[in-house]
Amino acid sequence: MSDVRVRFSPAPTGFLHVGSARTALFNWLYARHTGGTFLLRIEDTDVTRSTPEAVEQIQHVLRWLRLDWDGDLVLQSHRFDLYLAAADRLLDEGLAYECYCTEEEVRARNDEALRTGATPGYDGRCRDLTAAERAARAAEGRPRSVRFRTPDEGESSFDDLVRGTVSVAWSTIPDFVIVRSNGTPVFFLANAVDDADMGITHVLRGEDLLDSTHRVLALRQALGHADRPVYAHLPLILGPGGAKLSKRHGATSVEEFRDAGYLPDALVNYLALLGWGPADGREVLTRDELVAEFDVARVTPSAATFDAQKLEWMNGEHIRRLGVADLAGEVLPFAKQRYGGRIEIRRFEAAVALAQERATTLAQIAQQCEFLFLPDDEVVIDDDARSTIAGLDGVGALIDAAIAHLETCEWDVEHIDLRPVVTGLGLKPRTHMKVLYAAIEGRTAGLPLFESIHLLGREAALTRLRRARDALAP
RNA sequence: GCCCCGUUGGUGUAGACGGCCUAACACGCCACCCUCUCAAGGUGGAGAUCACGGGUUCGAAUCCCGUACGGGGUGCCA
Repeated sequence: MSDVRVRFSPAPTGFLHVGSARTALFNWLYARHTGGTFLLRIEDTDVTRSTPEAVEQIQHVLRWLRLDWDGDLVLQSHRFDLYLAAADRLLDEGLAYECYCTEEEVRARNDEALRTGATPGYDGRCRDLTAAERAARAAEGRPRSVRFRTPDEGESSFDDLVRGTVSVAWSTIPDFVIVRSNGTPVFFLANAVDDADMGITHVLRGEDLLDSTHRVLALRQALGHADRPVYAHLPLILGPGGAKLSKRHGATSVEEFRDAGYLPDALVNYLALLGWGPADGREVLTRDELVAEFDVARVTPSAATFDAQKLEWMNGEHIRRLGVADLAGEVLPFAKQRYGGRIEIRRFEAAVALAQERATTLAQIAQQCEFLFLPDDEVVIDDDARSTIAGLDGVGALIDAAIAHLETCEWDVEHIDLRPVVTGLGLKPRTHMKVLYAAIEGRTAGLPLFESIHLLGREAALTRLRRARDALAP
């Protein structure tokens, strides 16, 4: 047990992006590696964007990824009093001030500054209002927000575990709002208060928050906390081409990967490799191995491109490492979705075992096994198969010979072997076996044929061959 | 515009002390082998003047400066 305390603190405003998942993962890995504590805090200070569905969603996804958090979920929306009290203290001490500018006014002046080439940001109009001036504005019915007074000179700096010392001149950071005019606290305030209150020792988060760290740290200090957590800003995950990873690149939310048939361990493994890697260069790692190897000091500072192909490969690796029974259990929901009622579990597991060595996703396994659970008259030979078969000779004779063979052979895989039948007709298995695949499985490629026929049973196999005979070589 | 961060092959990483880097591993790609299909697996190959330009040094992917490019921020979003 160590005193490391980290937290994952997403805003519940939509689906959990893989980038957020990676942040959650690194925090979890760090906590588990050090024997520390991993907390989950929902940053729902923006009441207009946060939804309870998203809060649920986040927890579901984290559970599915098996990133278990310690203690109760912390909802910032339940802790507004704490933040508002902190804002009042800052106000009392003159470290923050009441601002009576409306959002529109601020934006208009900001746009103007941008246009004339002046420094944008809040211009400090309400910075030094007297009590009388404030009262007058309040009497006018103007909205009141609270701004934090940032230093006018000097610089802010902190040591980042992945980027070293990061500094910036205070003159580039204008006074910022910590309490909105609707009375709700803003991220910076809530974040500073909670990290202190929850005893957070290390903050691992996305690089997009790098600049905000100066503000959070200044607030924290103003609130009377002399110590600071250690920060580590994780590189961003980009889409192909270096653009932001978005829907146009395919899946971006964890749920989408789950539904596409990815294993949580594979996704976790892949995500861990984005911005980090174990010292020995191994890539396919179990959860325990990741925990054992993880080290924030080895996190890369540069952004990583999300590579869907590598994830797919990784998923295949994890599929192959699973026991057949476990794998079948994972595939079952996908199979049920397609052909739920007809599944025979013994045959299903046998089929999964055949698919295991060639699959990359669970959905793909379910699809490859489907032909075994289809009524014989619903097996459709796809167009692709038809066109390749159309270019072959001796199709009719081949199917006839296969039928003749299967009518009488002993019913085990060794005797079901149809290679002698194909070669006996002077045909090549390499090309003509596809005909038989199509007849049995509906396509030219799929689970190994002889095992498949064995699992299917003699009658069904013969029926399918006869139907194919009519369909392909009338 | 301003501020911050980044930059090793198509992609992810390795490359602590500068010399063992004529740059390694993995994904992807190509070829071959294996093979009842498709895969998986095996072997081999192509692909990087380590963004560029200056320094420092006997020696730099590794240190310093500049430039370019990319990303992030600049919000009463987080």
